[in-house]
Amino acid sequence: MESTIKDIKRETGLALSTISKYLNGGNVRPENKKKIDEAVRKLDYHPNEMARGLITKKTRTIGFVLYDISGTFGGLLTHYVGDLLRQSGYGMIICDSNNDKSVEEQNIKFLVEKKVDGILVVPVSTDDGFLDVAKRADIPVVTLDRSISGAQLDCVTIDNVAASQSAVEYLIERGHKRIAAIYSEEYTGKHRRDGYRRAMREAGLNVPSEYEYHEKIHSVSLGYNGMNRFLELPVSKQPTAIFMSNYEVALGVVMAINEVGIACPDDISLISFDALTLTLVMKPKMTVMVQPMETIASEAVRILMSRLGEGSQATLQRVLLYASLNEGDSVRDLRIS
Amino acid sequence: MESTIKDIKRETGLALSTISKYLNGGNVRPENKKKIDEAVRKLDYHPNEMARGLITKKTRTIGFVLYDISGTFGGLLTHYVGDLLRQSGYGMIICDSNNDKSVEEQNIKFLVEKKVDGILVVPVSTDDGFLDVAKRADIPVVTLDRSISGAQLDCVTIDNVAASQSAVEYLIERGHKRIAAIYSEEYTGKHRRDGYRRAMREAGLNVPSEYEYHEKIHSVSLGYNGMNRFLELPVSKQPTAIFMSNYEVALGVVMAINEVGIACPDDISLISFDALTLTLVMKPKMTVMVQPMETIASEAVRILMSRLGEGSQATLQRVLLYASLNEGDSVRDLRIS
DNA sequence: ATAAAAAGTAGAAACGTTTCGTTTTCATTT
DNA sequence: AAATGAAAACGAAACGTTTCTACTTTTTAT
Repeated sequence: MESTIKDIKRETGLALSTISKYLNGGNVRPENKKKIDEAVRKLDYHPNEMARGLITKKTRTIGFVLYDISGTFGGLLTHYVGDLLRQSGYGMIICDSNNDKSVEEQNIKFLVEKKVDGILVVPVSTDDGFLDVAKRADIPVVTLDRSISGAQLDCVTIDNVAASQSAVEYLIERGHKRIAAIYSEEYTGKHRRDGYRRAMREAGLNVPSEYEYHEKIHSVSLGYNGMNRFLELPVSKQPTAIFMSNYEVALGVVMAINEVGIACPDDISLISFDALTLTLVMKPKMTVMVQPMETIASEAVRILMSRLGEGSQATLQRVLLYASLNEGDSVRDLRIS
Repeated sequence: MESTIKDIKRETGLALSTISKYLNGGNVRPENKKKIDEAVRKLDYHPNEMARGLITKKTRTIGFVLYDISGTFGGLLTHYVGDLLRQSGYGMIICDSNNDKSVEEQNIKFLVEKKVDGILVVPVSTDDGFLDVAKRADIPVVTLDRSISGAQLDCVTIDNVAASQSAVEYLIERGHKRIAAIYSEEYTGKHRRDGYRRAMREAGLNVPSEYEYHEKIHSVSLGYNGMNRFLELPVSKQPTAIFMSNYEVALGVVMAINEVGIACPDDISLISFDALTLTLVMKPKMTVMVQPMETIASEAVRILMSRLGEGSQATLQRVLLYASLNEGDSVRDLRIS
């Protein structure tokens, strides 16, 4: 049915080993090169990955484990990563951890059993115990978007603290003093909170506990609930600006202010993370810290690929990227009025 | 390094074939059963999928091709499908078609080369030419969410026409006559438009062309643009209710009405498709037609699995599911006031 | 022109399973 | 106790590659 390398042998009269060598980039005599090329085309030959894998112990498949694929960030990241891997001839097996550490651990096990060549992971867990199975099987792992502190792991992250700090500084520069924050207790959420706090401290502004709202996980309702909480404060104490640590959170905040008829930026200023569909289409256009998603994906893939080659030098590779501010109209300049 | 079936042979003294037979569910003497079980546990043996696949010609991997994974619907569907497949021990290679027919065709080719056992596809294309490669390779294909008319293909869809028809009838029953619709030119968009039109026709209501707004693809801006278009109509002609064919579209519409300070449901009634995060959290709660996403996923996987077994009976399997109305507070009853 | 070196080719073994045809085992019947 | 038949075990071949070693041909240097 399917043509094999033996058919090429029959067609060309060459030895299996010669053909195999050429097909894997080796040198053969020009005449034989031509013969093989012709036979391959004629027979529409494609190497059988299973047979190849049986010997080389490579599956040409990468596992991608991420905390949640149904969110916007996860979906987009998957999109980029999948594209890049396919371009390199790699398949991607994707496993959604559903924000659950034990599911995450199972995912790794599954991928190890599937004998993937490498694993990309946006982790839920904060320590690297769940990766032991992969480590034992000698499968390279690269972490992206989130790193695991203390672990000897290649990773690609953005400087969340610096990014959120400069986002909040942007607010402060425009005269805001009562700035509240909504964030999650996840990796990115906490780091972005730290940046918020640092900016406030360095500006000599204090952060009353009512100005921080957080829940376990980034979600629309986190933003919605947080904003409503702020609105319950006495008017004189209400924040003039809100820093939100994620796209979904921003959606929730916008829903909440629209509901009570508060205008942005006239009554309240907003600054958020991740410029995705909604932040781009809404009016006023949201001012956001934009993560270089494509670069995050491509760097992670690049590092993983470098680990897949022979000379996988032992040096740890940690890439730190920077977010950039995309200015919209959602922040009011209080110095002017 | 990795233990093989030969190690089990050494450990138990049994023949390879006996061990293999038992491992694949065959019968062996109780004593041997025990011996093998013990050795498997002791050596932490896992069958090598490559070696197995080389003989059985099965990769235990399913390809999932979908029109767009970065959208909410695609993300959630991927989540469900991935889960179900993993539970059956199958890996999933996911390919995003990016709403592009030629990418879609390439995706199928890629998966065929990867020798997946089966393919699930939410197609972009409207004819099945792009599946020829898979057909030739004898790889079963199941379509979900969208079917391809005229094609001999297993599929799982919902009755979009009936669903949108009853959504619009719900509006009509509450006294609405000037009902506008926003939809895309994709499969689901067009079907939902048809249901809208049918409901209107059967109620004797006419649909002026200004009451239909459409763009190529479901998106937030489609909703945003559409709603703004309706708002440009002379007040006396403005619709009292809007039917939106998708979640993202609903988001855009809500942004647009919030911007100009129109209240829902007091000034305008809304009804949409797909109850996802935002529609659940916003106030008023949106009235939506809810698709049984999990069932769509599980039925598709079930059908595919049945095709993977030996006796793949030739009968076509087409499953038609129904959406149900999830009543919120976004529709005003005009008969009351 | 010749020897040495380099480049290319060939054949066979190996990878870890499943499967097939044959032989052995064991319980049942005569 | 021997014959029968079904159930279980066995051994070898096969799956489609790569890789290793040995061999042949070509190129280069003398």
